[in-house]
Parts: sequence; C-alpha cells; structure tokens
Amino acid sequence: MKKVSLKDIATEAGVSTALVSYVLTNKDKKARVGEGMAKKIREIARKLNYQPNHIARSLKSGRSFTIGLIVADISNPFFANIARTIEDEAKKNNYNVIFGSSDENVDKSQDLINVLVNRQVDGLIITPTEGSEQQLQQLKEQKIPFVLIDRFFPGIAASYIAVNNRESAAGAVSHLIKAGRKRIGMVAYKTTLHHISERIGGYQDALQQHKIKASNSWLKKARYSHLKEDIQLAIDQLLKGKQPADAIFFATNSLAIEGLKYINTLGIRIPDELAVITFDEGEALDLFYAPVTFVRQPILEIGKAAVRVLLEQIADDTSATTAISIDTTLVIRKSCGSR
Amino acid sequence: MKKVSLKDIATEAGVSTALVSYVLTNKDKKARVGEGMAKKIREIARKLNYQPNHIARSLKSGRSFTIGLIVADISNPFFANIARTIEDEAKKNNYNVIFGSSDENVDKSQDLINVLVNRQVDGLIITPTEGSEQQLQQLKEQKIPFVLIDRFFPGIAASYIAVNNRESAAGAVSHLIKAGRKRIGMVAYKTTLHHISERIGGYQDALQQHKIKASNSWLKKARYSHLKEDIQLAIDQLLKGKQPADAIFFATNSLAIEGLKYINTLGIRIPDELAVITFDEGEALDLFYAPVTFVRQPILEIGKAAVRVLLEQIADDTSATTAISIDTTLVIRKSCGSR
DNA sequence: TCATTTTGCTTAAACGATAAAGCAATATTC
DNA sequence: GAATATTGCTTTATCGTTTAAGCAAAATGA
Repeated sequence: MKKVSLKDIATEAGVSTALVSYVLTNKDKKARVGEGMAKKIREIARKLNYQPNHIARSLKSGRSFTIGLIVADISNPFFANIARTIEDEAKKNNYNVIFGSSDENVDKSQDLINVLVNRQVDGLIITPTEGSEQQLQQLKEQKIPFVLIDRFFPGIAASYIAVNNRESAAGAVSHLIKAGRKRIGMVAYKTTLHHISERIGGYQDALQQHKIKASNSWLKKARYSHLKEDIQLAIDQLLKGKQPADAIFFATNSLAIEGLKYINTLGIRIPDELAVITFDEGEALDLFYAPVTFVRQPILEIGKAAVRVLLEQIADDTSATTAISIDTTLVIRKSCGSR
Repeated sequence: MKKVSLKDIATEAGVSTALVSYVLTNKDKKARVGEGMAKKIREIARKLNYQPNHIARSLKSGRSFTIGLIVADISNPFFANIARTIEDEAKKNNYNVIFGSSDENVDKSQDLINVLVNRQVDGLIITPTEGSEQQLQQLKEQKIPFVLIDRFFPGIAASYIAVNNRESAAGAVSHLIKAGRKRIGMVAYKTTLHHISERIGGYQDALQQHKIKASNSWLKKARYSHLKEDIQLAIDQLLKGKQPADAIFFATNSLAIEGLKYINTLGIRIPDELAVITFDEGEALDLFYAPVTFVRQPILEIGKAAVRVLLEQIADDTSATTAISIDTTLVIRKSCGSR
C-alpha cells in the first residue's frame, strides 16, 4: 500500500525511470520518446494513480514551490484576509503557503524565519516586527527573496507593499475636522514601526493644516501586550476633564474594536457625544449601531501584489527591489455624524 | 553564497559527511564518534551557520513534519482562530502547517487534499465539505492520517473533534424559551452536513420538550453561496405576518452577523422586539449594542485536541480512530432580554 | 604475545525525481 | 553502399541527508 513511484511505473512498463520521468513531465517530445511508449507509460501512471513526490522534486530542483507567510497574528481578521488572498494567488501559480504568527515578537519572528527557510520556502512574505531589521538584512545576505507587507523599514532596501499611511491618516482626520470636530484624539500602538509613525504623522499633518493646535495629551499609545488596559486608560484620559475629546482616530482595527467595547460600557453615544474613525475594516465595525467610518486598505490588491512581486523576485534573482504604495479609500458611515 | 551543507562541514573538518551527520543529529555517542572530533564538527557547524536541509531530511525519512490544514475559509474568524491554535500546537511539536480554504466546495477540497498529500504532509486536519465522503475514504485507503474538525460523517469511521451540537443547540433554544419567547425561528445553512443537522435537531428537540408546536416555516435555510440574499429573505419571512417570530437562533457566526446586519437596517430593536442567539463568538457580536448571547465552542481545546489526535495517529499507524465530543458553554448577554 | 574487543572513522546505498550524456539500432543522404 | 543523422532508449550522476555495514588501528584480555 506504499505510494507509487516512478520506479513502479518503470518496472511495470519494462523501461527505465528516466523514460517515465520524461514522459510524465511532458518532455517526451524533447527527449524523443516513442509515441507508443509514451502512451503506454501515461496509461500505467493513470492506472496506478501516480502522484509525483513533491519533496523529491524539490530536492532535485532546489525549489519547493512554497511561500512562507509570517503575519503578526493569523487570528486577526486583517491578517486572516490577507492570508486568504495570498493563498488564492499562490495557488494560481502552483504555490502553497506555510504560515506562522509572530505576535509582534522579534524572537518568534526570527524563529519563524529560520524554520521556514530550513523548510526551503522559495520566498517569504513578511509583516516585519519592531526590531527585526537584522533578520531582514540576513535574508538579503542569504539571497532569499522576500516581500514586506503592511509595514517596512525606510532604512532597509527591500520590496514592500504598503498603503500611503500618512496621506490616508491625514484624510481621515480631515474628515473629522470637516465634520465639525475640534478636539481630536488618536489611539495608536506604542511602537517605532513605520506605518504607525506615518499614521501618527498624518494625524498631526491634518491638525496642523487646519490650524488646530494639537495637544500632546491627545495622542495616546497602547502596548500590544497590554492592549485592553492601555486602551481603557487612554480613553479615560481622552474623555475626562472639562474639555474632553469630541473625536477619536484609531490607528488600527484591533485598537478600534477594543476601544469601542470600552466606550460602549461607558454609555457614550456615537456619533453624538463622540465621533469615531479608524484604519481597517471589520464586521464588528459594520454591525456597530453607528457603523464606523474607516480607511479601507485594499486587501485583495495587497495580497495579489505581494505574491506577484515575490514570484518575480524568485524568478529573476536580481536583487532589484519593488516598492508599491497603494491608495486607500475613506468609507464614510455614521460614526462621525453627518454634515 | 550557496547554503551550507553537511558536505561543506565535512570538507572543512576533513572527515566524511556521515560523521558530521552523526554528530549534528546527536547520535555521536551511539555512533562512537571521538569527543574531540565531535566538538570540532560542532564548532565548524556553528561557524558556518549550518542549517539542515529539511527537504532532504524529509525525503530520507519519509516524514515532512508538516500538517496540512483544510478549512472552509481561513478568512472566517472561527477558522482563523482554529488555525491559530493549530499553528501554535503544531509548533510545540516541531510541526509546521500548510493551509488551504475549500470554500465548502467538494472539488476544491479534493484539489487541496491532492496538493497537500503530494507535498507529503504527514497528516491532515480537515473541515470536510458536503459530499466529500469519498475523499476521506480514499485517504483511509492510502493510510494517510487525518482528523476532522467542526463536522464529521456519522457513516464514516474517522477521528474527529466536534462539539455536542444537538445538546448545545437545544440548550440555546431552551434559554430563549425560558426567557419567555414563544415563536422561535432558526436560520441555518442549506446543507446535509451533520453538524448543521444536529443543530437543527437540537432546536426541534427543545421546542418539542417545551411543548411548543414548531411550525415548519420557522426553520430557514440559506445557501452558502448566496448568503446575503437568502438570509434577507429568511428574515423577511420570519418577521412578516401578524404572528412574527420573537426570537431567532442562528446556526453559525457568519449567519448571525449577516442576519444582524440586515436586522439593523430594518430598525428592529434587540432584544425588545426580537431576541437573538447564535452559535460561535466573534468581536462583532461583542460590539453589538445588545451583545449577543452565544454558544461558545472551546476553540483552543478543539485545536489542541486535533493536533494531539493527529500526531498520535501519525506515530501509531494503527487505524484506530478517536472521536472527541466537547461541551460548549452558553454565554448569556443582552440579546435575549433578561429575566 | 596473540586473539579479541573496542574505538573512530569511511563506504556505500537509499529516499524519489531529474537530466545530461551515452549507445545501439534504424533511417536518411549522396 | 558507406557515411551520417535520427530515433528510442539506458546509464549515470545529482540534490542533501541518514544509517547500516565495513574496516583499520588501538586497546584489552588471556
């Protein structure tokens, strides 16, 4: 009941394995295999239900037709959706995906990279964690193709697919301002990652542009590892005092959801008492009583581009990098009030 | 800049690759390698930053230390969470996960199974689609270990991890009845899959047990492929007439979310006008203005059990099957009103 | 001192597939 | 009909690793 190999077919047909290989990889013309024999071999292969051993093929060819995907957390809907588009796109190109979650942790990230590289993935799609610059540098030295998504490091020449975070954030905040909000808080992650810095930068740009003197105390940062507590504290601080915030801009999906859960418990009415806007979509935001206005990242495009760029790099092997910045859309719903 | 192989180390140390292999797989004692040489080899390996080629190892050993995971849709939070627990659990055992989404489609499922098996996964964790019985039968014939999750086929002897759907559903519906609801509708998928049948069965059990004459028109089924339209139609039908439903039981997460989105647009107040209860959790249900009462499936336990049972089967090779049924918890919140 | 055991290493085959090179037998050319 | 080209196949090496088997040299025992 062992798996059928080329040898079994060869024995059955009374020929060498080489001949079988030529036929089954459709090189029979090139290798001048007799028509009759080719047909016979194909028939035997079908009869025995031959399935090529991918591992052996990989060993020989040095290519595994596997992509390694490292996200922050596959259970986060944003990354789950990305994963889905990458899966689909990879499959179209006869690639499979091995994935891992880094939990925004440098050591886990290094671990995952090692494991995936040892498994001979042909390339990696990575959401890099804070402080993982060296890891990427090492990948470059090892000439292992990779593409960053969601974030990148301005100091490191690497292919990446990202959105124009700064402009998108500025657009979101401008929308709040145009909707009449004056005291706009922002809740971001406490991180040096570039995409978050850019979103913060965009927030500040927009305030400045509209001549709103931004108070430092309007910008709050939550630790990834202590999300709940930090967000509650942040919101408490934003909403207390005699000049409480009248709008909050959340830097991501998960921040918004955690924040809204808490805002709900406070009994604060949205958008009347507080306007809310966020990066990223999510069913939770759709279902919220005041559907949340958000910055849509074109996930399908990001996933497709990531796979495309990666496969190009795998094929090319020149170390040229491709940086793609994609525009977002502001999807306006009820959470900021209507003008 | 090629990858370092055993051969490179062997050359550098002036010994055979066999010796290096013995040392680096910690068989140096058993293979009577000299202490000094062992040390030397280890040092050279470290110096050259040797990383074993997993593919070659797999070819030799016939084991890939890879699990294939087939879910309905990785972008569905339920499956994304399952995937996460499976990933973590697999990693603890030095396994990696290759995944694929079947979209509840038999052909895609067959396709995925083929691809994953050809990639020599050591075993599969599968959410089987409707009509995939033969595929599983074939896996059994090929002696490829697999474990089903979320659903299973009563007619097929296979290991599975599932929850006690019937009792859980009955519990949920009983809760509605005890909360004073009289006309309880159910929205399920149009499928013959056993877990859904069981949930429907549990719904009917509960009605019967409480002497409520169930109207056939209270049970609605939506097609996976036409979710939105079918759910809107179902809800319209449930809520129309002079005796509209006063409660709806959704058979899954995605049904509930799609349903609630529509209910929101109708301006129906929950729980005053309509009680809602569902299988599965989700951030959207937490954030809903009347947080939705739900049947919690212990995802962590399911994932852990799936990996454990699968690895046991991979190790054992006896074709004994393990069926695990796990209890759920009813998490009561606001969506059914309070008593 | 000579036979036996132990030590420390090498050789070689294997996993399954691929592909360059080789080699008869047949077909083509002039 | 002899030289050359083509056809149809086999041989062999290879990818990187593992592991049984083999073989000297050194250590032990009598």
